[in-house]
Amino acid sequence: MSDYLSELNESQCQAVECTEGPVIIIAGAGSGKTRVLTYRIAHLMKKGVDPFNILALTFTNKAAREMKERIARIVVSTESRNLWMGTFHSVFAKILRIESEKLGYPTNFTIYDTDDSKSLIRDILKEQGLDDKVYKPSLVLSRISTAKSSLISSQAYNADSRITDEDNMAAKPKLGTIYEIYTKRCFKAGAMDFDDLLYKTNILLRDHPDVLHKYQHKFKYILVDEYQDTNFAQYVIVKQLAALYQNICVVGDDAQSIYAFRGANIQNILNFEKDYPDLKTFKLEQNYRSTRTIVNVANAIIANNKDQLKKNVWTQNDEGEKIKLIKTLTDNEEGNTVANTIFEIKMNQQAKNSAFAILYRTNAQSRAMEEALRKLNIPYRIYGGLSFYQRKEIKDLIAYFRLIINNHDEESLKRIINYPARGIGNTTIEKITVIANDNDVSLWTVIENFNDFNLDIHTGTRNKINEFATMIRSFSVMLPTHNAYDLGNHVAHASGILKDLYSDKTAEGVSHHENIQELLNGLKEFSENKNAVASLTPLAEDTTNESTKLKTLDLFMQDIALLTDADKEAETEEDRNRVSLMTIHAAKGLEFPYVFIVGLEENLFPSQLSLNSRTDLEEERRLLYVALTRAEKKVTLTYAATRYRWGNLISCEPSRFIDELDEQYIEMSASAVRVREEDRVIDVNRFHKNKLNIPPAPPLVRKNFVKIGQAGRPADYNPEHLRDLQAGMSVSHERFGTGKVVTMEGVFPNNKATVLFEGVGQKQLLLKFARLKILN
DNA sequence: GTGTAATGCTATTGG
DNA sequence: AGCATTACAC
Repeated sequence: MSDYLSELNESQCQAVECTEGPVIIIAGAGSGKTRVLTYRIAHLMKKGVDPFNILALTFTNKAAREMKERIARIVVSTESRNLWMGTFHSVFAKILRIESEKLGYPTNFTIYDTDDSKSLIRDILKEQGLDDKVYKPSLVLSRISTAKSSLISSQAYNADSRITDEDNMAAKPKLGTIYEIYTKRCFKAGAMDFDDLLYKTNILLRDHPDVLHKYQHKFKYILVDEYQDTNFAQYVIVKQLAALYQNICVVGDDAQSIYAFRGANIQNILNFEKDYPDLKTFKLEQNYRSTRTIVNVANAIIANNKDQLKKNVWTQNDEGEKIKLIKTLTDNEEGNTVANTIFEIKMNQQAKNSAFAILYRTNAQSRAMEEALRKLNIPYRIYGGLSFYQRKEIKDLIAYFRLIINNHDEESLKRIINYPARGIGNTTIEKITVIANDNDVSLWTVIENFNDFNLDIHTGTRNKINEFATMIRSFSVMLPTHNAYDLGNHVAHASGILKDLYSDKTAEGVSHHENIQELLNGLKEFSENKNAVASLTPLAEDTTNESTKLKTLDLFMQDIALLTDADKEAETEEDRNRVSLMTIHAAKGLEFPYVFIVGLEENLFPSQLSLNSRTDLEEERRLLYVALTRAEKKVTLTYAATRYRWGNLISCEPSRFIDELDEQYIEMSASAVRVREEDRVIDVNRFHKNKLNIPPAPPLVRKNFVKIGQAGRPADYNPEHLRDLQAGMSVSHERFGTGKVVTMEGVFPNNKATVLFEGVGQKQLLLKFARLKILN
């Protein structure tokens, strides 16, 4: 075991060693919070605590996996794999599978994703004759989601006049009814949605004292990361489980709370002190990640928020470079500027692609960035957006898998009963649905027992349905005896999906086919136990050797149901060495040497929907704080004057957050300075537009800002004076100081110099970019 | 019941 | 601009 305590500062050390009783760690950005959590768990294990008795809840499954690996290295043992570690959703999904029959659910319950939930809501609206423009499925779902996150059942919802009055006022009186039907339909289908995983866990612990007791005893030590982003349902689960031993440690930073929109509640941090009066509080305030410039700017931004805990984040790190602010004319130019700047930094600093992240407010902004990066051949990876498992063809095959595992899964049944086309049309499905609803059973029950129901369906159609049901049943029978790949491969062929996709020779068709192949490859890896998808939480009862157990399809599905893009590990070094593109939300907990925050415009960042309330606006500001504090070395901020939205060009105002930046830390590009002034001129023009025709004022350059070359425009920099640069000559570089040219490669002006800098070492520099000066 | 053309909606943020 | 649902012809 390594001497891990020596790697911690004093407050980190205290937080690690104080293992007994309730503890809250307020951890500023970049203060080594993950390190503290990791070492704390390792410390517990070193003291002899059985990993089976430790529950650690993280924000992503990837974070859990990485933490497990680090712990394994510290304690030098494979014991760490017995830790219960993962997201709230994945850990409690596992517990719900163990305890499902207590809730009347099958062990193999399906987890409905957001699309399933919305589709079910659409069906309910149709059946109830409600207008889906009034009751927008996404709005209905978010209403249900909020209720569940607050532990409000559909009965309680309908019984609470404050809630129903609110719905009536909004002219949506049927929301409670929809919630009730939705709940019943999910139950009948043996399905839980994302919120149910937390909600039902609460019901389980509330109504079954024996179960509560069991897990209270089991989890003697509980740790929760990113506590500021937990909602009420999560708060109650943690409180219940920790009630016996009270060895509860939560880590959070109110300044980084960015999930209020999905029910996260900063109050959970404040409530914590009330729940545990003998609470010990530790503050981690020293930032090890970022330059002093970045820390100062971030602090200044967050200081504009009224709601916050007192905290003083500081750093001993170097001042570092100024933060660059660049204005561009269009969103495409913004993309080009960012890509060019990355190219430039890569060359000058010998930085890897993986050192860069481009962060944006909305997924839609990724397109311009992608196109620009592709033009310069810079490899990138997009996180979020449409993930692999959300693609149509993948969802189709997955729907077969889900239906095989749980025949009552209504959404899967409806998705594939007529795909590939087998002559079972909408009218037939509607008839079956009506009968199923009237008899309060699942669609599958009706299909299996035609003769018991009074169905007006022709024999021809009946035969087709019977054929389908027989096929699904034959797959289900294979489930326990075949591994995931064998069954999955069989299903892909026997269902006709592969044949259907193979007949489509268009580019998209080929790609669909390839995606199916990729899924099957994933199944193969899983079946051969190459830890393709590592199980994050062990089953307490499960002492069998993992490798001897048959890797069946239902186990595969359990593992992938809650995986997100962020959880996927790049397999090769080439895959890892890419520029990261993601929303700021997705960047939580990550760090990069160079961070680009793009689209700093009013109505985009801050989002238009946040402008009505101070709390919403403050969340946007925290979002910017999170974005800034991801960076280690340098932040570049960009905004565009115009941007395409829904195919239309719209003009954009600079974000109000730009005005909150402290000018002493900011370096504006010349174009940014100019356009900043121009904005005001344009505003005047716009104001008079209908009366006068004032010609636009000439561009202005403010004297007190350093004028620098337009970013990412190599053409603007003329390296002519370096034409005769040769090996042996002395040069100076802005950052590396003075050095001697070792070798020269290539033909001017596309040539490269290898320079040995004093005290820095050897660097390869492109003359086009490096801005070298020749010394005598 | 099936396939294609036209329409219309969307884009906060995510497990 | 791009996707999804709907409308309409077969």
